[in-house]
Amino acid sequence: MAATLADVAERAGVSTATVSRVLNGNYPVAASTRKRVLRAVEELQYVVNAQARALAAASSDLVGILVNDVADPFFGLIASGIQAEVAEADLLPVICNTGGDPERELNYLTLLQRQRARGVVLTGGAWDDGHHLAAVAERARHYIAGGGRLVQCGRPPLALGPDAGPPAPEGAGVITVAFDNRGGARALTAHLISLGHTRIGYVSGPEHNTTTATRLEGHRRALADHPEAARLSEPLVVTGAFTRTAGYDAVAELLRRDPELTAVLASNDSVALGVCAALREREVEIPARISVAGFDDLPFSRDTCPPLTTVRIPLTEAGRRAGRLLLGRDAPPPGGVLTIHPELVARTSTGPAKRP
Amino acid sequence: MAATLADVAERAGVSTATVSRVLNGNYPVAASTRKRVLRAVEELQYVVNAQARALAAASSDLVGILVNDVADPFFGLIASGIQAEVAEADLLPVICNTGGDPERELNYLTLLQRQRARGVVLTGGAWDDGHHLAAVAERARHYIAGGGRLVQCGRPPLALGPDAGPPAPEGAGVITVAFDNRGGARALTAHLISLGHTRIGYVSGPEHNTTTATRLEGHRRALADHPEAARLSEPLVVTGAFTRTAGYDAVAELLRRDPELTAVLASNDSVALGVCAALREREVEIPARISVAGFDDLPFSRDTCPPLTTVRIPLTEAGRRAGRLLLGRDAPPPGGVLTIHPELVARTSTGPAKRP
DNA sequence: TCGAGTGCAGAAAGCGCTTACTAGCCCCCA
DNA sequence: TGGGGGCTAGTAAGCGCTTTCTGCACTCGA
Repeated sequence: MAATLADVAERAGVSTATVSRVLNGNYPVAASTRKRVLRAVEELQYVVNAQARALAAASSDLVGILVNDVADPFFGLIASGIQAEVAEADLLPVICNTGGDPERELNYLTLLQRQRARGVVLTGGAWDDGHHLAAVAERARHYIAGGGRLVQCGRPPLALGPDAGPPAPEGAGVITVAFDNRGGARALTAHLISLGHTRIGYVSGPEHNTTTATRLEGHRRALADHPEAARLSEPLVVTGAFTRTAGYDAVAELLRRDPELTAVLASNDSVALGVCAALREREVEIPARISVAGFDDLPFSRDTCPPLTTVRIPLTEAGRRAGRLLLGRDAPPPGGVLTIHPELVARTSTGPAKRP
Repeated sequence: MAATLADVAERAGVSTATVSRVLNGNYPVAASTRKRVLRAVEELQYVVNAQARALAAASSDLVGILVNDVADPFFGLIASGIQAEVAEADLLPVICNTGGDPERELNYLTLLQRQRARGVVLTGGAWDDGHHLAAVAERARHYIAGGGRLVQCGRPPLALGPDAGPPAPEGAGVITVAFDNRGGARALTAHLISLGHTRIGYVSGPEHNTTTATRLEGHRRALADHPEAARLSEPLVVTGAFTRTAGYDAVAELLRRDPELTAVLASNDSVALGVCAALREREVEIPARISVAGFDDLPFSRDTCPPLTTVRIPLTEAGRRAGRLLLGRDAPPPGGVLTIHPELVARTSTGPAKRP
């Protein structure tokens, strides 16, 4: 159907080798020949077959990006950062929604390996149930052995396992751009405590998720510095998804456990939105009666009602870094891990605890 | 490096044809042979080379999705709808950011054609300067002639040109899932007018954009039904980008043109957010003094300050439809165009015009 | 008992490229 | 004047699969 190299060669009266060389410009070709070839290409509207090229040249123009959900700005921002870097190299980003499902994550990894994708970046918190990460490491090892590159963005370093062989030459292992969720959450909770809050509800994320775990850990560390707060707040940890609905639903439960609580921390801005909505519905004033805070500082968070106190992670920048690392434009960080430290952003959804 | 079919065949003591048949399951193979082959696959950790397969079978597992910006939820939602359908067919979505740049759009179209992508969906408003769409049509024709499928989502039908040949058999042309932006905008403006507003500012989108054009047109149609409003509001149309910043900046200009205006329509929810922010900064009460409305009803719009009156487009659903159409799961709509009608969502950012 | 089926498996011809390797040609210097 | 060398361009061998065609070994009905 479509024109092939041979068609072009015939029309230009040269061999396919010459056409290939003109197209790739990696070999001297006489100007007159080049011209004839280019004319033939034009006339036949020839479009090179990337698959054949990839097969012959043992290369690929594909880069995989695994996300939980493209519709979630958290992932959208990371993806756009990666995409920006990748596009400059004329590579095509394959963005796959795993929905947070480990099965699908592994499955996509295989699919991308089949495509011989030049690299893959795993974004967002990882499912961690004690087995899955080992399976990912296994696949990763195999993928890397085949010449692929693997970068993580927003999840903890991946242990390639005991038999990962000799120290990988030139950052050939898995490079990680990690988020200091622990530090961020700790700072946020500390901020609340410093405002006088001691009864702090915490709406945690989905189970078996590394982001959930590290954020909760940060929260608990901050509580540990203040025994009174720890005693009162520890029972106020509820679990949900990283969604608005989860936040909304959590409010009833939290209020049931402690009608006197003065602050609610959400593990995520979306969750915080749900918390605010539920509170508004009950005509609870924010932050006069209850302070609310989120995490991530998504773009909309400064325009919510009220503007959200949160922890900013420079997601697009993180994606960019991941992309650069993937392409080898940046030297791998020492230890293979680049940690990004979030920054507390205090807005008006938090305020001093009301003194009873 | 990586194991090949031949390696597996050798290890299993069969021919490559047999291995291929076991793997594809499209040809009877004796159970005992199958077992041996699968063992060899397992032992060698064989992963099929999709490029070689695609070359030999003249097929591809890639689907292209062109968006302005993945980080924008508008596109993220559409993309996730498409992705959901596409994933079910075990295809890989290549999501490309064009940034609204027509050059890049054409360039990505070529890149995807090189990959022999099974299909491509063009999302969001198109750049329309009188030339570009013809160029897109040209590429589209070529791409479709080569067996590709092209679907649009959120842009007007594409005229394939006069010489598009005989009526395409079985919806082989470009199928379009269009948004009735005109109707949506018209309903929104009519709503404002019914609330007594006559001095309505309008923050339009980027030039040469079909979405910008149709929304503005809808606005004007509604104004036309009310001469007084038309007279006062027509001078209050300003142009910007589809961004929060544009909305923010537009406020100063609008207030300069008419300090008495009582409503501002934004061409987009993000723009509306900027408008609200600027108004809040000036301590203008919304909607008591000025009503604000957006367009799209992005997820965050109900949690903004105040919750935004807007026009809902079921973006994910639209993406799904586009995906189904692309895969041929849904029959092509009559005329090749499926129009989605948005719905007015009245929230508290709009209210009656204050009577002077 | 024999020929026609039937069920499996292999041989080999590509798919559309890239890329050694080879070869012709002309120029220049010894 | 002859041969080494710099330019170009062609030949052909793959890259790792799929698939058509062929072939072998049985089974089975007549």
